[in-house]
Order: sequence, then structure tokens, then C-alpha cells
Amino acid sequence: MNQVILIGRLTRDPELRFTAGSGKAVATFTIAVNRPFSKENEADFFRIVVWGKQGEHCANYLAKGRLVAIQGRLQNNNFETQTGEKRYTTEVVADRVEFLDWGNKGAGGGFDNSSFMDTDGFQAIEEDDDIPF
Amino acid sequence: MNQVILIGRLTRDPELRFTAGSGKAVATFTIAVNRPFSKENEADFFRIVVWGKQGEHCANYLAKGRLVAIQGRLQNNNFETQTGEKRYTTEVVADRVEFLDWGNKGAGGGFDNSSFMDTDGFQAIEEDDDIPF
Amino acid sequence: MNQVILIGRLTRDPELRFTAGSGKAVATFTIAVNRPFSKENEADFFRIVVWGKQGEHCANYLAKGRLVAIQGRLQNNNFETQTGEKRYTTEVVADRVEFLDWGNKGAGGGFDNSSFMDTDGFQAIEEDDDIPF
Amino acid sequence: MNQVILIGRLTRDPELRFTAGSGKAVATFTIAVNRPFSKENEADFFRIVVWGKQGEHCANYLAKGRLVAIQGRLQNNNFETQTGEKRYTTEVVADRVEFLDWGNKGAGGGFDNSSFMDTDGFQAIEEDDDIPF
DNA sequence: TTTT
DNA sequence: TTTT
Repeated sequence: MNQVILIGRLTRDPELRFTAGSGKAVATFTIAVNRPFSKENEADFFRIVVWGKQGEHCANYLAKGRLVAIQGRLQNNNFETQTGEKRYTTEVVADRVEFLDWGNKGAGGGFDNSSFMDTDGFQAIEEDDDIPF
Repeated sequence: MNQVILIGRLTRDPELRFTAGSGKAVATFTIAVNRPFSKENEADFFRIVVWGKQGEHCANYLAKGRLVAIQGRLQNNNFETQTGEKRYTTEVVADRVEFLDWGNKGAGGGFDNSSFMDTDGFQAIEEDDDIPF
Repeated sequence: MNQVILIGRLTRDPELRFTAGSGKAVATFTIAVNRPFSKENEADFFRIVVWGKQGEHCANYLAKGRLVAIQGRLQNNNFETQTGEKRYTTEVVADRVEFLDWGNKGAGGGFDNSSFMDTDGFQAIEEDDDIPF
Repeated sequence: MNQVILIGRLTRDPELRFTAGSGKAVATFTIAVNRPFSKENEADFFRIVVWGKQGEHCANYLAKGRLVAIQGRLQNNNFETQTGEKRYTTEVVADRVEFLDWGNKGAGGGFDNSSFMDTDGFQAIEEDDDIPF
């Protein structure tokens, strides 16, 4: 069991890259999550990773300042610095990203809440047959 | 956003059925979740629904008394009583079921923790290519 | 373990009541949580219960149509109908309610996101002493 | 909103310290959370921080290898290395720790599941008065 | 019995 | 630097 849920605002526009191997899309961005009831308006900053089509949608429709809800899991990330030191990072791999406000990136505003949602990383567990109970 | 996480014990063996349409498997059972720190050992009881192969695994390997962790979402269920009244129920549709103890249903004990786990209802969001960041 | 997180909109204004015994406040309301990616815009409806000062704030600042994030736990509720039948309901007892949009109930708009937040039902787990690690 | 739920095993015995200021207890330990369905049995490792009496209970009753469920929130931790570099870490500040197996640290086994639980970091949101709805 |  |  490894579940994380965060609501926060993007600190910058998302970055979109593609894996060298299969060319799979991956978006990354950081969100600021306000600590509740803290006077000085402290926040914690977390790096979010979104794979596939849902990542592309994040890159297309999200921007700095936008409010999102993230559901995913925590993951370690081990990398090496230029000087060859090992460093450990924790990031959130998103299963689902929900857009909570509709700002004015691009033209329009007035979007329907579900417009740019994406079925990637979402499981078809519904069953429209007559259910046997 | 609609996420539920519960840890509790099965009150009875799971039931396994199949939809009339596509024959898809669906397991149902109830778990008792202890309220924390209550003296009289009160519990709440929630109905769990598990679709597909993961439901079959629940039916095969779970039994009354077993401890499980459930990750899923809340869902309304509207049905009619025999007398024609409308009734509303809330149940948990599981995305993931984790077996937390290994009892002695069937033969053996000593199971590896991941043996009977199932990739159904699980998203391939990992990427084994070299990651571009 | 019993944790629920929901994001949805109030279907009506909250109701505020007080317990006969100690006069403790309790707000109740229902939220509609949209199912992701469903065409006909289906929703599930859940009853939310908020105790204490945080409940009073919900009654004062929330209204029909407002978007909220709820963090709490599932709880059974057994009651009797007028005809003496036993009925079982599941509701969400909120530990925390976050106001996600600032509508125009009352005068003003432009509220700071944390204005009406409430420390009730929140744990002082922070420690401002120098931390020993 | 900032919620994390993890189930995993302690990689070492917990450490217990006290703040210089108010002498408040704080336990820290790392848990290994297995990635689901991975062959090579990969795990992610997360640092857990538990304040107060609940932290003391962790120090008293948990040990290397024990299985726990953690409910808490993600938090950044900025510190300086001996060489004066700034480093950033993410850790989980636990609101609640549930002991999922009862090993044989100390004498006995056969513990009741709730024996050493602690009401610290837990909110009295229940109301035993007659409830007004 | 439901919200945008 | 890691657990079963």
C-alpha cells in the first residue's frame, strides 16, 4: 500500500519529455502544498511525475499557478550528481491528476470540468452488464 | 477525487459471481474495521466489491477472519426491496486488495507475501527505458 | 485504518444542529462526486458530517454548489425509520474540510484561501523547538 | 490536502529523541514498502517521523522487520551537510501508526491488536450525546 | 431526493 | 545505507 493525495499549485509550467527507448511521454512539475493554518503561509514542495497521455494533457493544459489534485504513489529516485555523489529524492508518481480551477491559459475559461481529462492510468472496473447482486 | 483506504478483517468468506452479460467475475465480501481506541471494540462494517481476476483471487485465497488492506473508491448502489421500496447503499469498489496475514486456509502457511497478487486493476505506469530526467 | 478523501460539490446548503447533551455543533451536508470520464455525468452522493467549530464554519461559509475537499473516515450509521424498521447508512465523518473555490455567498469574493480555515480537528504535531535530527 | 498512507516493514529499530526546547519525544525510522508485482522484489524506503506519546510507543513496541500501516502527511526537510551544503529531504510525519503483526519482541505474542495503541494525535470527534439527526 |  |  502506497498512496498519496495532494492538492496544490504548480510552481512553474510543466516540462514534457520522452523516453529514449519507446518514446513514452512523461511530464514533470512541482506543486506547492500549503501547510494548514500556518501564519507565514509555509508550503511544502513536491515533484510530480505523470506518464503517458495524461502527462501530455498536463503539459498542454496546466501552467504555473494552476490548482490540481494529485492521486498517486511515493517513489524513491536515486541519481548521481555531477561530482559523482549519490543522491536520493522522493517524488510522487501520479495515477490521476484533477484540474481544480480553470484559469486563462490559452483563450477561454468556462471549460467544462471534465473536458481535458484523460482515461490513461484509469481502470475500467465498472461493469455495465446486469450486476449479479 | 474519490479514494478510500481500509484495513480490516473479513466477516465471512467472499462470494464470487459472474455478470450475465460478459461473464466477468465479481467478488463481494464485508470487512470489519475497528474504530481506533474504542473500549468496547466497536467496528464498522463495509461491503467490498472486487472485479475481474483480482476478484477471483480474493475468492480463492481469502476467507473469514483474514486481514486485508483495501484501496478503492466509494460508490452508491441503488436497489429495490422485495416490497418495491428504493434503497441506497454505499460500497467500496476495490482497485487493489493486499493480503496482510497468511492464515491457514488450504494447506500451507509460509506463503510469500506477493504470491497470489494480481496485476488486474493495476496500471503499468513504470517505464524501464532510460528516464529523461 | 479508515481513510476517505473526496472532492465534490454541495447539493444543498449545510444544516447545523447541536447535540442535546453537551450542545456540541454538528454540520451535515451531501456532496456530489462526479465519476471520472463518464459521459452522462454520473455522480455519487455522500453524506458528510462535521463536528465542532469546523462544522460551524462549514455552516457559515459553505453553500449549495460549492466545491470542497473532504478528508475523514467512513462510519456506519444505524437508525430506525418511522415504521420501526432498522436501516443502515454509511457516512463520512470529516477530519478536515478544505474550501476549493470562493463563490459569492455573502459579500465579497477575493478571499484568501485560508481565511476561514479552522484548527478544530487538527493535530498540533509540529514542533518548533530545534529538532534533534 | 496532504495525505499519505503506507504499509511496510521497519528496516531498523526506531530511534527516539527529545527536542532540546520542550523535551517532546520524536521517534524516527525507515520503512521498506514493496512495489507491487515486481519480480526482483524492489522496495521504496521512506523516513517516518512520529511525535509525542505515539512516538514513544513506536520506540517501545516496534522493531526491525515489523509491519506497520502509516497515515500521515508529506513534509519537506531542509538541512545542511557537514560540508555546509543545503540538502532537501521528503519525510512522512505520521498522524497514526497501526501495528499490523505481533512479532516476538519482548515476551509474548498473542497481543490484542489494539493493546499498545495510543490516543495521541487522534481527534475526539465522536459525540456520545444523542445525535440530532 | 441531488452538484458544476 | 535498507524490510519480509
